[in-house]
Amino acid sequence: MKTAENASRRFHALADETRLKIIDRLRDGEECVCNLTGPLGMRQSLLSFHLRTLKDAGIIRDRKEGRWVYYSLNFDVLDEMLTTLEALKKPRKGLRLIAPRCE
Amino acid sequence: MKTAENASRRFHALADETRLKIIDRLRDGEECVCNLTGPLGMRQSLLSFHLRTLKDAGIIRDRKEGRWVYYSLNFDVLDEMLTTLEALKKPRKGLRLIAPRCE
DNA sequence: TTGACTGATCAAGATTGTTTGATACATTTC
DNA sequence: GAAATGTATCAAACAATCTTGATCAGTCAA
Repeated sequence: MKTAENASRRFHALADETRLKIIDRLRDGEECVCNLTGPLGMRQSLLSFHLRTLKDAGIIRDRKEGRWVYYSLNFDVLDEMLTTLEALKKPRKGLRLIAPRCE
Repeated sequence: MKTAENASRRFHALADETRLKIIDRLRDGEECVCNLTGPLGMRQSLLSFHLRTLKDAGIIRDRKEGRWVYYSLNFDVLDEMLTTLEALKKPRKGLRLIAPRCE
């Protein structure tokens, strides 16, 4: 199941407080790495590691400008995750009212 | 941030292919553990471990009946996760059109 | 060209998560 | 009661992920 692999990688990217805080910072728009280390109070190499994790999952994009790098949310992927999550709630075939019994 | 801790634990529960497959099996309604080991092709103790992970995150509930245990999705928590995911897309304050410059 | 600065990468260690097999516990059946 | 069954838990092995500090590559300005 290729889909499950993709989905689990995306959810894994959100399964970390540090990365959720990074995303929270990006909600207002794109942000330079240099403007993230301070507010998030973390070392540059650690921030870089988490940004890469989010980028590999497709949740954020990067844009290089001179010696700075700006990161921003990828709304398309966030929307796809919403769709995935919605799908988990819907029955696969017909709705089954009674669970199969063990004997 | 208590919310971030909670959210990351929930996303972590979905950050695993095996657990996504378990959830997929529960989409049609509650299911007995004994009806999961076979289709998922996994050892009982491993299944039990993953069910616990999902239950600790609040994503599934269990119901004991005799010597069987039935698991089912907790739609309330899935809805809360949808809300969390939606929130990540919305700006925190006012929309900022231009990213802060580094100098 | 040199020096300063931004950000990525790497290796090593620390932490956390997953898998396995064995065992324990509760419930049912005989 | 004893045996059988369904499920949870435990310890140990293994695997993946996170954190740290050091170093490297690219860019800019003097």
